[in-house]
This record gives sequence, C-alpha cells and structure tokens, in this order.
Amino acid sequence: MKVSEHTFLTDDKVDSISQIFKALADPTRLKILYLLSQEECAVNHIAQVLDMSQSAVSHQLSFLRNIRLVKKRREGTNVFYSCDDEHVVSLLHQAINHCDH
Amino acid sequence: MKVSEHTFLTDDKVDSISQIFKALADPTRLKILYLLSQEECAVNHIAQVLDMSQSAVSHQLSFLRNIRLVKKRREGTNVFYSCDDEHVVSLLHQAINHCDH
DNA sequence: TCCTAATATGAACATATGCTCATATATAGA
DNA sequence: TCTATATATGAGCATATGTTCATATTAGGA
Repeated sequence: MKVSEHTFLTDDKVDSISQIFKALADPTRLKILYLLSQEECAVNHIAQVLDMSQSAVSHQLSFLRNIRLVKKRREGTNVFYSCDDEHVVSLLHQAINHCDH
Repeated sequence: MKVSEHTFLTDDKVDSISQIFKALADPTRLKILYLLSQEECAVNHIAQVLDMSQSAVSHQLSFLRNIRLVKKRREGTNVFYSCDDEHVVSLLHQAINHCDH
C-alpha cells in the first residue's frame, strides 16, 4: 500500500482515543471504573472497597471526571460518583470478557 | 451495596486487562496498531509512514509482540508485522467510532 | 568473504505518572 | 459559631515510560 492510500487518523483523534485508553490502562482506575459500572459510589466507599487512601482515590476521580468518564453528585457531605460514558464502560466489559476467554 | 456483594476482578485479571489498554494508550502504538490493522507492514515502512525513527518503531513492535498483539514474518532482510489479536483490533475500531460521534 | 540493507537491542536520559503527606474546602449538626 | 466528617488539592518524590544514540545481528548480493 502506498503512503498516499492509507487511511490516517488525525493527531487530535489519536490524542483523544489514546486518552480514553490511558484512563483504562492503570489498574487503579480500571478497578474504580469497574466498581462504578456496578453502582454509584461515594469517595470513601471506593477507598475502603479498593483498599486505597482517600487522597489517591480523589485524585483519580478528578482525572476521570476531567475527561468526562465519570460524573459526580453531592448529597450532604458525601459525593457520589458514577460512570458517565456508556461506550467506555462497554469497552471495559468487552476487555474483561476477552480476558475470560 | 455491601463490600461482600461486589463482583471483583482478580489482580491477575486487572493486570492483563490494563496491559491491553496500556498498549493502546500511547499515541505511537495506537498509530502502529491502526496501520497494521489495515495491512501487514515492514518496520522501515512503518517508520516512514509515521515519521518515526527505525529504532523507536522496533522497540514498540517488540513491546506489542511481547504481549502478543502483533506477530512477525521474515522475508529476506525485511520483517513484516501484522495484528495478531482481532479482539483488540475491534476495541480500537470501536474507540475510533466513539470519537467520530 | 566483504559489503550493504533491514532490523534488533542495551544504555542513558528526559518526561510522565501515581502515590503520599499536609492542608484546604464544604457541609451538617450541636 | 464551633466541631466533626467527607472530599479536594498542591507539592514533592519514586518509579515507569518512550525516545535517542550507538552498536549488534541477520540476510542477501557482488
């Protein structure tokens, strides 16, 4: 195939796609997203379930919210996070199925 | 949901899933995999098309081959690489479609 | 065998990443 | 308003990552 005949991805597209995969590439974020795909969770609950510090969880949630993979909802002093991108959840579940087979 | 009621992923599963996503998380590897999803390519060809050094391409191909996302086939002095995991190619194409919409 | 082309690889380096620690902010209740 | 609880955030640090540079390896042709 000649160079001129290739289908290319624009740099912008490559960046946004790799950003999505980067979010899923870290074991901690993977666990958080998998947890949030099952239920809406408060920050401390995530920290307890995943045996992580509150700070580390908060930082990662902030990361995930910046790229709009999760959203938050405040209720009193608690902040509940949940998945905000069903397509990415679908990618995650497919990858899990892939590893199961 | 109580901690005891969650569905958990084993550490091994988390690691192998995040490994797949890590492969797709770097713009360079993303471009390489996308290119290889279109056609089998020799190393130098990839380097020219993506405007990268031969060494950088070779290192990334080595990375991708270690986790069995690509395979190689020698023909004289050329080594042709191609995708070796259709499921991961599918994940990539889905992510591309996601970004298109 | 000698030379050239294609590819592979180890070391070094600069940057990115994810965590901890300390502290700030926000909300509810007394 | 004062305190306690939950969450957010900035700085610093150790590790991981991706590239370059130099060089090794492999295969074909003269």
